[in-house]
Amino acid sequence: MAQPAKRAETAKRVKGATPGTGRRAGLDRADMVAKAIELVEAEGPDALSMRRLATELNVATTTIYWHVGSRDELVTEIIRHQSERLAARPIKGKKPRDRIMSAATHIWESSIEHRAITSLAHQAGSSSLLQYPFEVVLATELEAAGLVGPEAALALQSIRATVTGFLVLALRDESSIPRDRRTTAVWAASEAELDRSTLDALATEPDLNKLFEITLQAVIDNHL
Amino acid sequence: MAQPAKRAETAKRVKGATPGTGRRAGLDRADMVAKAIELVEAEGPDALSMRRLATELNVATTTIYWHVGSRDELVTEIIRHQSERLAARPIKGKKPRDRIMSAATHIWESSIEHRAITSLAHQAGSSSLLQYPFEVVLATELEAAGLVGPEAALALQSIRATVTGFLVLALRDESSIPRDRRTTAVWAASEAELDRSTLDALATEPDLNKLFEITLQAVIDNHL
DNA sequence: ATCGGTCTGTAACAGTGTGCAAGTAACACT
DNA sequence: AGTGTTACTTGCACACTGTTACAGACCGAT
Repeated sequence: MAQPAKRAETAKRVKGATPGTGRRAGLDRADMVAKAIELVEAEGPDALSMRRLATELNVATTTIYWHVGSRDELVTEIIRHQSERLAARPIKGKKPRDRIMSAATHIWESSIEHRAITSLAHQAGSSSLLQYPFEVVLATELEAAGLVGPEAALALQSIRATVTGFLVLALRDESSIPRDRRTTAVWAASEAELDRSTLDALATEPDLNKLFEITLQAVIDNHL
Repeated sequence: MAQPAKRAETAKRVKGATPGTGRRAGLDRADMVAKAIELVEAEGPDALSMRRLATELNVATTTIYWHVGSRDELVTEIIRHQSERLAARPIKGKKPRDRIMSAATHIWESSIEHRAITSLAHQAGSSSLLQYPFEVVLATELEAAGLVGPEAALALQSIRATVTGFLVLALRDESSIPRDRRTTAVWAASEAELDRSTLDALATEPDLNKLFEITLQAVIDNHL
């Protein structure tokens, strides 16, 4: 037989202490996912390797495979788990315009808050899964603003792309990028024939939060 | 002594045929970069491994190291080389608004055209380097439109983020993402309380080109 | 003919995800 | 109490990654 894949839990066992004699690790698929999340949040997405996780769990690597199947499944599970955990934040504002903005900002803020897992999801190409619950809320607000069908979809996709862009810029690990290849550094070394003040401004780290707000508002207004 | 790092070219050699006796491969740093670009464009960024490139060049892996230093340097060189090669496309339009749009679209189109290298740059966190020449053009047009200093920088960064977002969505390799985790699939399986037509529209692959144009125009207008 | 810088190859280290076969412990049933 | 089945765990191995220490081979200059 292969793996359980579905949560087995055939036998009820206490997961805290080792159950029977001591051979069984007494660990659950859920335990692995939990530890994986812990690991990712503490040391970033790259720290998540099967061997590392196994060590952390005091278990052989293959045990993880038995429980979760593959690294890919593990990541998916992490994201699924995380997307459920995301606290449904209250939408602020009365006017549709403000409520949409609020819903969109939730994606941004939550993604930054759990930056490690967001990066992980992005790497795995599963950000859709992670952001889905937020997008449902967003879609609801869009419909409340009078947008339905293709119009609502267009607006949502437009917002999605914009948010994604800002997230990529905000979450990329600057510390892992050589100094001379960072955006500001590239502009600082620029010899382009532009106004001095423009060059200086471009060589300065932008305030992404402010920029996000300005840009997103324009994108949203474009659809209302 | 370590590596040359700087293009040595101490002795002038014909790089086509093996020069001396036959021991020397007669390969240049430039040859490695060229082959690497070829490889990346043909089989995607993940196909670029040092061993693979070495095989492709009929050379031992260490030879590559001697010439280019490290994988990271190789990637940087690829990007630098590519960013120079990028044909300076003519800006279309007479009105500043149109010319800015044209400049921004160049980034988009060129990135898609060389999607593999764009992805590579993105993975390595060096997209700044790659897009810099385009951004110079963009900045010039922004100044021509009357934006200078922080205002120009703000506009450029706003546009940069938007373009980045669309690029990420456009370039992520859908074929490597399991069907059930793709955006459209997630929405297709949705049970959210939304209008049927909205759900259907969200389950359909969006026309990113069109969406890009609409969104970017709004972002640009926001700064004029 | 020897010296030294320029290149190239062999072998190895440490790390990754993953598959296979074997083993042990716990349970169910006779 | 003994036996068989299932649930889990493990060690080993494979194929891959980037990178490096070391040992040479080649070549031009002295």
